[in-house]
Amino acid sequence: MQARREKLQRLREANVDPYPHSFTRKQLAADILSDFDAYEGKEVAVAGRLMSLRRMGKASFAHLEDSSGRIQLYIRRDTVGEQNYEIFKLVDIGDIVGVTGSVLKTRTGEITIEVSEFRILSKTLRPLPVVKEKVEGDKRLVFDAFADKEQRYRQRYVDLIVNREVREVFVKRSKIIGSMRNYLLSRGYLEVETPILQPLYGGATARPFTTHHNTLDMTLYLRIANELYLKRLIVGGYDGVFEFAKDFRNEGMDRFHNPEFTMMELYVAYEDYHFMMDLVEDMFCTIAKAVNGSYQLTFQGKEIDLTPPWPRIPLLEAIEKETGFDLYEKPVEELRKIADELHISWDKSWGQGKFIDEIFSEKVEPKLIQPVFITDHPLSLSPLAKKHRDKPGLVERFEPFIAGKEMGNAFTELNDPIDQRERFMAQVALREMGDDEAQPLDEDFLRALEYGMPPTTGLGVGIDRLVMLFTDQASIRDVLFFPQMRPEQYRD
RNA sequence: GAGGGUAUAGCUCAGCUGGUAGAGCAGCGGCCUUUUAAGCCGUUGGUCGAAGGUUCGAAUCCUUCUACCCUCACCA
Repeated sequence: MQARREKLQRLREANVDPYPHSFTRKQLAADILSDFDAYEGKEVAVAGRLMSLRRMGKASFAHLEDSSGRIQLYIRRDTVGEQNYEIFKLVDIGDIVGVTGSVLKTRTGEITIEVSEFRILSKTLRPLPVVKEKVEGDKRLVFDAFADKEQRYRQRYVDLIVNREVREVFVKRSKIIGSMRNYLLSRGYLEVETPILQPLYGGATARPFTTHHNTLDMTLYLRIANELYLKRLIVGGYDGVFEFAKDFRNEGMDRFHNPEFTMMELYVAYEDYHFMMDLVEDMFCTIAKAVNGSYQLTFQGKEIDLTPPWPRIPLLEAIEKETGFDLYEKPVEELRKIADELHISWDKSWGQGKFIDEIFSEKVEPKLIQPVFITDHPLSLSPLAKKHRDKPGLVERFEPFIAGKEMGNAFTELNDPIDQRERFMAQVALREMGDDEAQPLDEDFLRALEYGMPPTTGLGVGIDRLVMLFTDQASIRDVLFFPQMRPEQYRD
């Protein structure tokens, strides 16, 4: 760093502005690389960061990387002038430069810009981890990669500069969200925004973050979901509303959980969960085509095929198929015995729903590698879902599973205000028994339902997990630019 | 929240059973006008995550702490 400050000083002494205000670039690296014939011998102007430097006495090679890719530069003293070549010697890997020059191919066949003019656009003061790479055929071998996860997450900017694949993951993330948004907009649904700071949290079972508003002198919660607000909008008369929502849950963190995460929620009036299953299937396939160009994908070594139709299996059937036990309407005492037989440890406080949920996630979930809709969950686990039209004790709900992971959650929405009030009361009772994740009663939401909500189906999709799936990333931290970390002791 | 692992130069790592720290790359100084993980010669650089302890002596053994990673628990 000391050396770089000195170079900065020397640049200033040579009357070179190390931080000029702009540079007019005319091409991206990829433009030139992909159409050499058109550019050969022509003058081009590109700008980007120097990622490698091979200096010889009177000529140098370097690689310049911009958002599109990496192109080689050839700087000759005779072309650039002695004075400029001296200035070029003050350049470091990591510096951002703009160059003009003409396009040629070197002896070894690499497309290269022979630089006639170069300008330092931003002098770096910190050394970049130098990552060397070697291209062998279409394989890219990387040496001494910047790989320390802690540093990569804490200094994501460095990670992004140096690790191209990381940049690509986030480009894909944007494409996934973009194609989902297009899909929903093209079907005529309205993208909306609802409060993040809520006086009452609801729409999911989770512990919230709590904050305080000074002027109103009241407690506010960061939303754990936006479900109840979106349904109010359906009451208000919109046929379909959706929101890409940052939600916040004050719970443990691991490779599938970050305290803030993104969920897309969608509500469509006059439809039920069968409609929503069709939509999910079609939407996921549309995204897969748009982003990966294929219904097939590999996730952590597993081959996954999204080609529709996806099987739709009632949850209890899935359990029965896997374990041989039919759990429907079984009393708790019997469920305890079954759990024992399946070697699942349980707690006295567990009700029917909890047993079913546990047995499912223990015995069935890990096997759901190929896409499947698991449907018709126990009522006690789904306080906002409408009762099943034929199966008492169950609700009309489904969860799409891919690669052993739940990718979303949807139901035919409960629009009977009296039933909804009863469900809330049951939650309140749980709460009083010490379940701090049970949902609080939302009087205004009930009032909205009392004004009448059309039959409606709703969906929530965990966007981060979806991105993990499509980009083959094992950890949620690898699909978030800035995953939550403990503060570092900043030393320099 | 519980268990396990990791922490050595800017980056990637080595350092055996305790003897006072090393390599490659980067940096710095030279040589080199088609190189590409450029090469050659020379060279700088580390309170070995932090604090304490055992010892004549600790990067190495012990304790505590901190951060990160993995697994489990809770959850999406």
